Amino acid sequence: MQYKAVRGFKDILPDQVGTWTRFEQEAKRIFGLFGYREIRIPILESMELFARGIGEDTDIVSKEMYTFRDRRGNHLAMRPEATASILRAFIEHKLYKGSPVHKLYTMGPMFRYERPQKGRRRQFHQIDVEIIGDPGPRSDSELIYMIMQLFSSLGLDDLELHINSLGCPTDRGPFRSKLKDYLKDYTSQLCPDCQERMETNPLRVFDCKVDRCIEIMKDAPTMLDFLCEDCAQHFKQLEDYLTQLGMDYVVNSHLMRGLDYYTRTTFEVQTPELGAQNAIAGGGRYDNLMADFDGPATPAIGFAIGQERVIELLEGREEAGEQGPDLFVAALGTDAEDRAFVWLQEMRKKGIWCEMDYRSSGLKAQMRHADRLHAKRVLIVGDDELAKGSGILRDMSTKEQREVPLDTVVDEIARLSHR
RNA sequence: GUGAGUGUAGCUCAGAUGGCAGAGCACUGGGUUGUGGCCCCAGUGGUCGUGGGUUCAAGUCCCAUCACUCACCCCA
Repeated sequence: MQYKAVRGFKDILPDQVGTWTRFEQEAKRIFGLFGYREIRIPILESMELFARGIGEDTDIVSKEMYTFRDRRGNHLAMRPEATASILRAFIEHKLYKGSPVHKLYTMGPMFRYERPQKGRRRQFHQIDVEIIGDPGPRSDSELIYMIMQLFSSLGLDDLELHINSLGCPTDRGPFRSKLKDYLKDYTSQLCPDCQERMETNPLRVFDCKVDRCIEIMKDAPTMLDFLCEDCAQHFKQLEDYLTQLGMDYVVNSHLMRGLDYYTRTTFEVQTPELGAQNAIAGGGRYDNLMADFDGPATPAIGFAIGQERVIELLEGREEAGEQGPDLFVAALGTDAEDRAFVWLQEMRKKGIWCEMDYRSSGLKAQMRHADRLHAKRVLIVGDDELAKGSGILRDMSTKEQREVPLDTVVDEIARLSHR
C-alpha cells in the first residue's frame, strides 16, 4: 500500500521551491522598505481564540477548523488564519507598552477543512501583514499601496483592487434591517441559499453568484449610504490617498468579508486568471478585535495574501536562468575518483559549489550530468592526468580547455569561482 | 456537505465494436573504446487507481470504493 499525501495537502517539489522563495524574499524586501518587522507565531492555538476572534457563526469556525483535544484534554485548533494569533501574541507580550504603532508580518501554513479545488487547499499558505495602533486612513492606503507594489514588482499587473467600507457596528444595525426590508419584497425570487442568508446574515446576499440574486441586489441599499459621519469621512480620505498615490481601484459595495471582525475599510485584490477563487489577497480594518480579546482598545488593519494563488500566477511567467555549480569534477577510475572526492570537500570548505558523480560512469555520461546541472566548469581527471599531475579544466559555455596542475587545483578553482 | 468530469510508464497522453499494453518526452547505453547540448540507433520502465462481478478471454462491459480535477458553498 502506497502512502499518499492527505487530501488537500500538497508537496512543494524542488522545481517549484525557487518560485516560492523568490516570492517570499521579495515580500520581505518590500515590507522592510515600509518598516515592517517579522513575527513568528505558532500553528496551534486554543480553539477558543479563533471562535472568539473570527466569530462562532462563520463558516471557518463552525465547519472548517481542524480541531482536536491534546493529551491533557485542551481543546486546540490548527490555525485557519493568522490575525487572531498575532493579536494574542501582541497582548500576551504587552507589545503595546512599547511603541504605539506596530507594523508586523508573518508567513506560513494555514488549515481549513474545505473541499479542495483550484486555488483552494486544506493546507495553504498566507503572507499576513498587520498595522496595529493607527486608526487613520493613511495606514489603510499605505497598506494597500504596499501590497500592490509587491504584486507589481513580481510582474503581476493584470489585477483589480476592490475596496469597500463596512462601517462601524452602530452603522451596521440600521443597515441590516433596511436591507432585510428590501429583501422581503423579493423573498420568493431569491435562491434557497439567499433565503437562508436573509435571516442569518443578510449582508452575505451581496456576494451570491446566482444571476437573479445579483440582479436583485443591484438596486439594494448599500452599506456606503449608511456610514456615519466618521466612517464616511474615513472612506473618503482613503479614496483621496489612493488617488494621490496614483492607484486604480473600484469601489465595490458588494465586497463582503467572511470574518466577523472587520470594520470600516475592506479590500480585495482579484485576478481574472484564476477561475472561481479569484481573490489573491484580501483584508481590512478591525478596530474592535483587540478589545474583544480583552486587550487595550487599539485600532488595526491587515491583509493576507494567498500564496498558492499568487504562485500559480507566477508559474505561468518566465523563470530566471537556473544557477549551476561552479565546478563539476569528472573523474575516471578509482584513483582519480578518490582524489576528487577529497578535493570536493576541500573546495566546499572554501565556499565553492561543486559536484561529482559517484556512480563511476564514463566521461560522456559525466559530461551530460554536468550539463544537466548547468555546471560552469568541468575538471577532467583520469589516469593520464594523475600521472602527469595536471587535470583538464573545461569552461562549459566557451568550451575552452586548459591544463591545471593538480597540486594547486583547489586554490585555482577557488580563485576562479570567487571572481 | 452537493454536482459534474477524469484515473493506462517518472511526465503528457493514445488504446471504436472485449482478443499478446503503446507513442512522445525523460532516463540509461551506444554511434564518438576520454568530452555536454543537436542528430541517429537501442534499452530500462506498467499490480492499466483499488476490490468484486460478467466472460473461454476485461485497460475496454457491470457494481462498489478511493483519489484527483473543476464548480457550488466559502474564502486568501
